[in-house]
Amino acid sequence: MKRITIKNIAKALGYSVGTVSKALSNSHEISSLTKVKIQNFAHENGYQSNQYAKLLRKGRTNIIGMIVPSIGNPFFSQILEGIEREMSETAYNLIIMQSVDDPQLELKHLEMLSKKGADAIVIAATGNSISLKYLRKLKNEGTPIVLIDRTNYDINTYKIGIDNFKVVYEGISQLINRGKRKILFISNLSPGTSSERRRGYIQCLRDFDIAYNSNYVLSIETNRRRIDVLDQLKNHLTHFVNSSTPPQAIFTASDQLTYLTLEALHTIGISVPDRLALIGFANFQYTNIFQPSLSSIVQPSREIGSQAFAILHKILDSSDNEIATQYQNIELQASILTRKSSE
Amino acid sequence: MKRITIKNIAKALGYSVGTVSKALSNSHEISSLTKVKIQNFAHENGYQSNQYAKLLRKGRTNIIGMIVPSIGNPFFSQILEGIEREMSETAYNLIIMQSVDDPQLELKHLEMLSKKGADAIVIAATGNSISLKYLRKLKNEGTPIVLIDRTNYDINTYKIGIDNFKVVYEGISQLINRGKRKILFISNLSPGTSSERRRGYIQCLRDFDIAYNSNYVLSIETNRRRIDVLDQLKNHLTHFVNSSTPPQAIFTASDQLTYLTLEALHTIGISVPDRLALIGFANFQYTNIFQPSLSSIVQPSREIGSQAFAILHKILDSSDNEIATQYQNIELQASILTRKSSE
DNA sequence: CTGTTAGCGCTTTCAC
DNA sequence: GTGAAAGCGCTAACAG
Repeated sequence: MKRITIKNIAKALGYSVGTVSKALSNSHEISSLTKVKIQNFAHENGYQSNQYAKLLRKGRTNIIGMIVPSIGNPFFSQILEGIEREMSETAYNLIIMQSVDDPQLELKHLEMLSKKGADAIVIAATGNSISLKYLRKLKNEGTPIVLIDRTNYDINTYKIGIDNFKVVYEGISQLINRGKRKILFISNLSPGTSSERRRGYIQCLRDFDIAYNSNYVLSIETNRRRIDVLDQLKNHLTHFVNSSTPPQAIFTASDQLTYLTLEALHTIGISVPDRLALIGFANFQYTNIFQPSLSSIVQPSREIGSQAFAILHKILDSSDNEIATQYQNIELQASILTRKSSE
Repeated sequence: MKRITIKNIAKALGYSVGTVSKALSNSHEISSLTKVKIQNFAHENGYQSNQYAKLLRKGRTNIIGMIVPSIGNPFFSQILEGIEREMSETAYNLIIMQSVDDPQLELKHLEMLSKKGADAIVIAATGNSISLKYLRKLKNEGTPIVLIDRTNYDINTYKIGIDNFKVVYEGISQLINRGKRKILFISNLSPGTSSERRRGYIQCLRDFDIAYNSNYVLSIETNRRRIDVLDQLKNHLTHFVNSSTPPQAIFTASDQLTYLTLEALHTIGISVPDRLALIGFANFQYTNIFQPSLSSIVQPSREIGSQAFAILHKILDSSDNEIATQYQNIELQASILTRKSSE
């Protein structure tokens, strides 16, 4: 399957490789007649430039590395969709890796990306300090870093997420307006988003003059087998509903927790929203066919992806590496789909 | 961020590049003392070999191209998960593209993959004849091709899917055993899986002595906006339930159709399973919290991914390209989760 | 055991 | 306008 090369073309047409190279990149130094001849020949013979020779020469790889906790999570797969759509017909290559929220694995992936010479990195980071340190190192060596989703980390770089405080505040106020005052807030341990979301919860309670009860803030270790997470939730929830002051509503601060909480409630026989209302983050496209139809906080996941690529595209394409980099912290708007589960 | 190269090491240690190269690849030609010195130095200074120089030299790219209809579809994102898990710490790079089931786009992606010099291709193909022709061409040029999910195409290559006939047959017989005799079969137009699934449906009816009624076989054009597909379904279903002989059950032959059919039924107010039972393909992990809990045909999606990579890994690693290639057609087993929607 | 050298395909000075 | 040649980082003959 011998590929045709610049050398072949040069020989076939009696030019030098230099001339062919320039003609193919439409250099102004080459006469239009020659350019036409060479370009036509290249086209007719299906010439494909060897990206790697090109990149080797330029000292680049055009690889964008991406690390997310789980590709199977609809939220992240949608972000991926957003990136792919923008990127597929460009010269960039995306390498995807899953950390499974495991700091060790995350670090290994980062090292691998560095080894592969990734020109940029997009990451929904675990927040592990060693990984963050590694990210800072890569950044200082000149690799642009984009934090997505979990942006609340101490690293000065590009960040794309949502206004977590605001959307949680809105979600909670909706519940309060529907008469719920005892609201359970369930989040995972990821420091990247949880604190802002919790802040939204607490501030909203305060603004409505509702006493804050720290027992109503649950942090779940989600980095383990599904069945174990489910068990944790079932235990906690059973305890809560049997307590003297059972909560009237639940707010779940991640996709996975929303689905699992609903599953746990089903399993232990708590009907939603009759006994307990529920609203939570959920990016699966069909939450309206859940039992009950789920009040969902939907993030602009595809846009997070496309914006991440847009930023990198711009940086990597600007030959001017010395540009005084302005790191942006983009906060997109999430939206609330109000449905039966929070009635 | 100047990377350290073999040349640097050679100079620093007073060896030649050749020696360093061999030492790093643990060649037996090099004395162990030298190897230790060089390897230690490389390690301490964080030497990372330049993959692209290596690959350029070897005439390879180590790129595996993958084309799926949609990354956001849980079924495909899980396949992706399966591949990623096996691949992330290898020297291979995965490039993912979405065809959106659009033959034109699929062809463009294939051309792009060829241009990028992909060493192998994994595809859930639309079945478009021009794309298939292109795939055959790539195959004949030596690029291994693995068809996943949609395997029923006329191209002699590696195929990984499930036993569609069998699992549909089982699903339908379950419905029949529960007293449903009028069963609507809804599939999309993809020729890659629909025909086998339809065959399972028809054969099962025949074995149970139920007359086959072609009106009960619906093919839906799913390659369009969600709302339009939903409308199609609503129209068809409204028509069916108001007919003189309304169906008693529905079998949906793809994830997307399952979710949308359930949504359509909700919208037009048909309760499931009371008025109409439903069972269908669905790989979302939480179909038990659907309304009603959904009887689902679950495919071993992650395994499809990992097996695809395993095959390619083996082929691409065998330097012996002249090996008499035995194309396998792997049929994994799908399973049926029987729940409320088909009671 | 170690060094030298050619060359993978391409771009980019620098000559002419 | 075009050609010659160097070199990106690496491997693999081949020499010694």
